[in-house]
Amino acid sequence: MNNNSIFIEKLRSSRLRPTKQRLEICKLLFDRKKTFHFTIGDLSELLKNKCSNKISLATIYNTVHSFKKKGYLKEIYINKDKSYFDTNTSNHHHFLDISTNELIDLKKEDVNKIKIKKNLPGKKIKSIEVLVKIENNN
Amino acid sequence: MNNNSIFIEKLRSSRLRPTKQRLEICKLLFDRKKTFHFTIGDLSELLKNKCSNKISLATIYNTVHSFKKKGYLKEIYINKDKSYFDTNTSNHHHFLDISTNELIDLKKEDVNKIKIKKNLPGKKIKSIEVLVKIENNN
DNA sequence: TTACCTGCAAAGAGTTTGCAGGTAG
DNA sequence: CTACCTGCAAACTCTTTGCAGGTAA
Repeated sequence: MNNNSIFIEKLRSSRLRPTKQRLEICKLLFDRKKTFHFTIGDLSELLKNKCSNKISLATIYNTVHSFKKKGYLKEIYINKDKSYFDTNTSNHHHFLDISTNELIDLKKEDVNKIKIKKNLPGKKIKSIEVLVKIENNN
Repeated sequence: MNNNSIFIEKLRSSRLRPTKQRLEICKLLFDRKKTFHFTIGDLSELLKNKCSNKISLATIYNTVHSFKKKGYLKEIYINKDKSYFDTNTSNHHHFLDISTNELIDLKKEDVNKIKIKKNLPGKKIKSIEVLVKIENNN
C-alpha cells in the first residue's frame, strides 16, 4: 500500500498519531476518486465489513471529529437524526435527493454566482451554501 | 382576545381541535409581526414563562408536528443537536449568525435568482435554499 | 358517546464522556 | 517514559411512543 505512507504523512503533519485505526479510516474516506458523503453509522458499517479488526464506535467518533477539526472533513446538516460528513471540504453546493436521502455535490460551474444584497452591520459573510432538494419525476 | 377566534378558525379549518394548549401555542407563534425561529426548547421555555398552566413537552412536540404537517411551520436543519422551526413557510433563504446561532430571514429580493445548470435524469427540483453563514467583523 | 387530545413516564437514537489499559515516539 | 489513543460502558440530549385519563363535538 503506497497510499499508506501518504496518509501517515498527512496525519503526522497535523500532529495526529498514525494509528492502525486512523489509517483504516483514512483509506476508507480518502482513497477514492469522488467525494464521499457519509454518516457515522455508514462509516461504522463499512469498517465492520471491509476491515478485519473491529474499531470501536467511540474511536470512529473521535477520529471523524479530529479530521473535521483538522479540516479534512466538513459536517453537513440536512437531517435532524444524524450528521452527514463530506470529504469535499471546499465551499460548494449540494443536491439532496429526498426520495433516497442521497447527497450529491454540485460543481461551482453548476450554479450561477450568488449575490447577497443585504448586509448586517458588524457582520461579514463566512460562507454561502445552496441546498437543492430534488425528487423523482412522476 | 380577538385573535383567539381567528386561531380557532385556523385550527378548525385543518381539522385540529382548538384546545387550550394549541391556542396558547398559536398565540405565541403566530401573533407576531415578524417571522419567528425557534426550537422546541425555546418554545417550551416561553410557554413556561408566559402561560399560566403548564403544557407538557409531549404536547408541545405533538402540536408543533401537527402544525408542520398542516403547513403552518417549516422545519430547518442547521444544527445536529436540535431542530429549528420557522413560522415563515414560504420558500426563502436565511442568514445564520454563527456567533449567536441566530437565524434571520432573507427576503426574495435580497438574493439574485439562482439557476441550477445541472439536472439529473428522472429527477426534478423541489426547492432551492440558500444558507448564508455570517460572523462578527473583527 | 366517540374520536381525538393531553400528560406522564419510559423508551429510543445518536452522540459524548470517563476511565483503565494500550501504543507511538 | 510520557503523552496520546482506543475501547467499553455509562451518561446525556433531544425526540418519540404507549397508555390512561380528560375533553371537544
